[in-house]
Amino acid sequence: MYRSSQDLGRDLLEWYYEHKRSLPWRQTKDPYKIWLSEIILQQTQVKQGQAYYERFVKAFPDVLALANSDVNLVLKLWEGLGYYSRARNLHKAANQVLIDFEGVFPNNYNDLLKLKGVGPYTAAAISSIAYGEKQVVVDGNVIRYMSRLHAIEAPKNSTRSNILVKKAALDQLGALPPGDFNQAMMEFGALHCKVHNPLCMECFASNQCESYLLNKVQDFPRKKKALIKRERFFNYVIVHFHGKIAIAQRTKKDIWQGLNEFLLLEENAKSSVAELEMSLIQKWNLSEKIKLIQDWEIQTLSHQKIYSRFFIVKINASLLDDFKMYNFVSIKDLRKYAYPKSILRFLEKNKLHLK
DNA sequence: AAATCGGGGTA
DNA sequence: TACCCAGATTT
Repeated sequence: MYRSSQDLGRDLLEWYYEHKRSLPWRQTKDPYKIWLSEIILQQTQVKQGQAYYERFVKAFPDVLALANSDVNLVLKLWEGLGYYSRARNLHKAANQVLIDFEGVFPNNYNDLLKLKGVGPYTAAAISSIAYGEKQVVVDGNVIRYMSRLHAIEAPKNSTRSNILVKKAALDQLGALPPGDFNQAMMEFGALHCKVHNPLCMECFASNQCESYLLNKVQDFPRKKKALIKRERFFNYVIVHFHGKIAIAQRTKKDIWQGLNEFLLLEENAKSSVAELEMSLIQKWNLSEKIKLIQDWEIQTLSHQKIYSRFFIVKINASLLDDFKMYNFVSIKDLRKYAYPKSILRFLEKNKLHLK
C-alpha cells in the first residue's frame, strides 16, 4: 500500500535507529566537533575521514586552539586528504568564529553559512544536528535516495535536481527530529541505497520506489557528462646544498595551494632525461649531472592526470642566489612540512642520501 | 551554469 | 577503466 512521504520518513528514521554505525562525531553535541567532522567528510568517505577527525580533535580540542594554530600545521595534519582549500578555510573559519562571533560558535543556519568552507550542506548539517534546527541536508547519499525514489530525471548536482531533492527531503522530514533524520538519510544512502548493489529486496520503500518499479534503480541518479582530464608533466628536482634540500610552498592559483614541493619544471609532454638536463644547464651552471631517482608515476586528480618524476642534483654556493625563494631543509626536518601525495609517496619509497 | 579542487575505494 | 564519496568556491 502507498504511504505518504511522512510515513516514509518515519520508516527511514526507524531504519536508522536500528542500523546506525557508532561514529566518533555521533558521540558529541559540541558544534565545533560536528563542524570539524562535516568539513573533513566533504567529498570524503567516512572510512577515510575517521582517522583525520581523531587527529584534529586531539590537536585542536576547541575552536580557540584551532584559530590560534599555524595554518601550516593545519595543512600538515590535513596532508593526504585532498581538497586542501578545506584545510585553509577551516583555519580561516576558526578565526571568523573568534573575531566575528566573539568566540561563540554560530548557532543557526544563516550565521553558519557565513563561515568559510561552510555551504548549504554543512550549514544544514550543523544547525540540525547540533541545534535541532529544521533544515535538510542534500549530499550525495540524499541525492541518490531521493533520485531513485522519485525517478528524478534532472542530472545530479544540477539546480533543478537540488530543488527537487530538497523538497522531497523536507516532505519526509515533517516533524521528525531534523538531526537524526538528516543522518538517517545519509546513513541509508551509505549502507542501504548504495551506488552498487542496493538492498532493494529488503527496502521499506521498494513498493513505491519509482526507479525500482521501472526496474531502473541503477540508472538513477542521472549523471552529468564526464569531465575531461588535463595531462600535466612534473619534473621535480631535489636540489641540495650542504646536506639541505630546497623546498618551496605552492602559492599560485593551482592545485595543492599551501603544500610544499621541490624545484618543479613543468612540461607539456614527456621529455627525455637529456632534454631536461639541457634546459637545466641553460638556466644554471650546474657542477654535477642530475640523477634520475624515480621515473614517471601517475597520479589522478578529479580534473587532472599528473605525471611526476624525480631527479636529484647538488649545487654549489655560486647558485644559492638563484634559490632565494626556496627554503633549505635538512632531511631530518623534511617531514615537518606538508606535501601532496605524489611527493609523500616518493619520500616513503626513496631513502634520500645526500653526497 | 560550468569549472576547479585530491585522493582512496570499488566494480 | 569509470564512478563516487556527509561539497564549496570561483569563474
